[in-house]
Amino acid sequence: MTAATPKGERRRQALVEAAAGLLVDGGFDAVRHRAVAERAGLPLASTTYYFDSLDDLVAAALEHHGQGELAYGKARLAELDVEACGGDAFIDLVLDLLLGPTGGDRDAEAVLLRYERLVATGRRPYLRPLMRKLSGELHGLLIEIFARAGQPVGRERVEELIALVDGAVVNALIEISPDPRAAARRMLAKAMAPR
Amino acid sequence: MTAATPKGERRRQALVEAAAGLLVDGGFDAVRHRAVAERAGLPLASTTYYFDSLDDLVAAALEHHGQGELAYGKARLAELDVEACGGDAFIDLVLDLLLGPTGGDRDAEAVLLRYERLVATGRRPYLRPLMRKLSGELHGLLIEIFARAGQPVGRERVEELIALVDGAVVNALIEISPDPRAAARRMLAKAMAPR
DNA sequence: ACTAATTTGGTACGCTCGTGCCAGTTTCGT
DNA sequence: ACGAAACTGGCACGAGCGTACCAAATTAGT
Repeated sequence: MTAATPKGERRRQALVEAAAGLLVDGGFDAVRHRAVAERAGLPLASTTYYFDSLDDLVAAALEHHGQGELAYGKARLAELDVEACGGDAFIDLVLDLLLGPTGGDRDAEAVLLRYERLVATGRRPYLRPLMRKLSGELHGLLIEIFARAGQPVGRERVEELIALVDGAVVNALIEISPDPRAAARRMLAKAMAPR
Repeated sequence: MTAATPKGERRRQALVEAAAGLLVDGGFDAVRHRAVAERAGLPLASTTYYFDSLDDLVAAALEHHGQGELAYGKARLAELDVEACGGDAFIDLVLDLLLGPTGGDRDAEAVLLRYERLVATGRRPYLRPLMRKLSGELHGLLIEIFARAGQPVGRERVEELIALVDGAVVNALIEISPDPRAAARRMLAKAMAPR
């Protein structure tokens, strides 16, 4: 169900944002009708009025969150200083796009959702089209950034680098005190170093 | 609670195996007291008698499954034919260890658990020690296999290759009809090709 | 202004879940 | 053989869940 009135649209949006927040904080399992309603300060029934099912709500939340990430990426691309983006700075830029901007100690938590959603897609096929779209746009963005930074790469090479980062992250998650960003950083630096 | 009588030990084992089966078929969310009991052909209360909590049961199932994988890896190492393990055959061997032996079309399903558990560890810290142990042993096994095959590698290099495979897999999961093994195979072949 | 469509929000149903309980049975140690 | 320990299994509680329902309130279209 889509909203037909301005106020309804605002309410719907509030629900999506609440759901996206829950997604980030607690993962897919945390997105429940009641939790979303409470977080948005709306009654329970509003969640079933604006969304046909919980899956719909989850998908909307994921799309909202993904679009936010893409917007962040585009902003970084726009403000990219072609002169001062070599070496470490460039690696950090790539990591910012792939893992989100660093938040200090709570990195592991912030990064988790990016991989939960990939894996969740395995058991929730209805998320696949959405994830493919978001993922494709992110890849494109990265290719643009590499090109702008004077290191043009092909689609295949970008996919390799992304795989390397993603693999480093999921393997870092099992450490006693995980620091996925550092692990990804190490591998990315090595892979991008001139041979 | 641990079993003290032979029959009790058998029952407990049956529960662990049932839980492991559910884990493989349906992921972490499928491991429920009632489902485990039914699959094992035992009453519900047996699950709470032998395991203090559901987390205990999940951990036991995961350990069981992981030990099975390691046993499979050791068997492959033992039967390794030093002569005929170059090129493609070797890559398939590595993939078998990392993703499990290929099962045809249902690869995506079979592979999924390997990554669900990595990501699940992010939100279930109690699994971390176990996952670290299993992961460490698998890494060691791979190093041995590389050495035996005449391509000695360091720990760092093995971790790079594993990250590459893992990243390729999680990114392949969002395809319309995922073939994570093929994606991993492509990247692994390229990374291991002589420069 | 007035009818119709939309939105609201309180409530309830039916289900699954983890877990506690406990009288009965089996098995073990001696 | 016999007391104790281990085990069995049926049951029920309380909580949380997705979702349906519907009278009341609001808003839109004319």
